[in-house]
Amino acid sequence: MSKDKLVKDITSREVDFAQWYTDVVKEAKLCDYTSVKGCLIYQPNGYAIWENIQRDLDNRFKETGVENVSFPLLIPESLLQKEKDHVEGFAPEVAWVTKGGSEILEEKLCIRPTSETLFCDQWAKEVKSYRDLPKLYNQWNSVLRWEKTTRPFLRSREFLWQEGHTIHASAKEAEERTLMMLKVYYDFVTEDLAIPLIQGRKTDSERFAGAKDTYTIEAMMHDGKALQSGTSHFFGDGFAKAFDIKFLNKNNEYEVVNQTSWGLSTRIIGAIIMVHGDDSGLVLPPRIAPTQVMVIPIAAHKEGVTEKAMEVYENLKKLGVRTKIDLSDKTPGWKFSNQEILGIPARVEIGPKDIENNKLVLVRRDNREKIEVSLDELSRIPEILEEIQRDMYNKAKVFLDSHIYEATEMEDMINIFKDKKGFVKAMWCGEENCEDEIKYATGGASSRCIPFNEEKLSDKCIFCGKEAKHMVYWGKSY
RNA sequence: CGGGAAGUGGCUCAACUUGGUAGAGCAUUUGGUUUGGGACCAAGGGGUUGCAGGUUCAAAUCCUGUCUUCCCGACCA
Repeated sequence: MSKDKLVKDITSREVDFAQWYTDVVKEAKLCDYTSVKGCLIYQPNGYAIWENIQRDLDNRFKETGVENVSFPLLIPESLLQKEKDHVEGFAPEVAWVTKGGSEILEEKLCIRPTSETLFCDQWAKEVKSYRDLPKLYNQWNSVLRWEKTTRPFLRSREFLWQEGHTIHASAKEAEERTLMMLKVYYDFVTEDLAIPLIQGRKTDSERFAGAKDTYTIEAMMHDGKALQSGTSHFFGDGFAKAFDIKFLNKNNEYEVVNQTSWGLSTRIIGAIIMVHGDDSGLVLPPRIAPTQVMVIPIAAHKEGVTEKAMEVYENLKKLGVRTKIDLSDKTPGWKFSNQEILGIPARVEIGPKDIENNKLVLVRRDNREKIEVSLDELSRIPEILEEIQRDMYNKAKVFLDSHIYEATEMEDMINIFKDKKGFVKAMWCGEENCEDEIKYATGGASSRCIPFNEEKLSDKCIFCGKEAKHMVYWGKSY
């Protein structure tokens, strides 16, 4: 049997990428649908990934001084409406609570689509002096946005995320925090999720509702489409003025605060699937994988096999490897396939022949390489897991780099988006109209970001020919 | 929100055109044989056909509405 036909239930990526994605989500039992559109159940396999993301990211937040809080689910209408751009941005996708029991509420309550307004309302009460600043808050919660079309992880109505909110005494300090948190995301996603990124600032049309600047990390999925994987916003004092968040500075004068917010959602699980997955299923980076090694005894009924497999299992756990052992009475072939569908980074096969030679066979999920490991050298296995982590990043990085193109003529850009998959670097004048025209001409490519290190590909905007202001990464996106 | 497809045991589907007591494979349970890439034999359990109306002596099947899912667009993390 050829390798790519091992798992018959999963559609090949090349045949139908969207169907492949849905198949992997289902087969790996990450989440399931409910009777309410866009509201998902995170099954143990999926939630465990999210728990690991929370743990790693939360540690990184706390290293920068952030504190966790919990704010309410409901926002009074009057509060949501205080900042004009914000409410305009979110109003179309907000769900409302209008009744309590049988009583119609005096003021309807919105189910939070994001919590800037709640934090501002609280800070207006909480902050008096420059000594109260900065406030560095974060909460892990779920929010609700009434999306019209939904897909598991990528776009659901209710989704899990973290939303960080900070206020500062100066714009400079707030801007620094905005970029600091973007870097936290960048480091986390590249190091722990092995997903290479481009990063930069959003154009005005792609900016968060109410923000002055939005910064983003963007990943490239295996079909060449972009997935916005985390954002960090600088608000200036827009919200602070609307909510009257002011403090007395050292000179006993009133000033308004400057604000940031930043979020990363379960959508990132979609990125893990679409960056690393293959036709056999999920492939999880070892650092985030709930189970890193699956021990599979071969011919477990033969004398001493189960005992030896258990011994390996216990020893791996002692080495800090997140390990499971499959002692079910399924056939080995079934166990191999299952481990691959679930994306467990490596499996250990141990049977009578191995025990005779005092070794085991470790099979890497990412490239199926078989490695013989002496039972006296199990400490090699954590090292191999780190190698897998590195190799997964490098493989994805090669893919990303080799699917970024340059264009200085509109015709070239159109052809690239017609014939190839990936991103295009091109110069832009700064006008929103040109963004719209480019999107139309390319069949949907939008500006992903203006990178921090811009290259000068030419002097002219690729669409209108006027003076170019920025180099932009363009791509079709999720 | 537009365009397409689909909802029938846990899963994949059949029966629908032409109305007449819902069937298969997989999964599951029990017993046995197997075991280095999704094993085999035998027996058993499991379904008011997404929901609500309507037509009819009779509806999975026809009609209307509605909800949900999938794919493709527009909008959004």
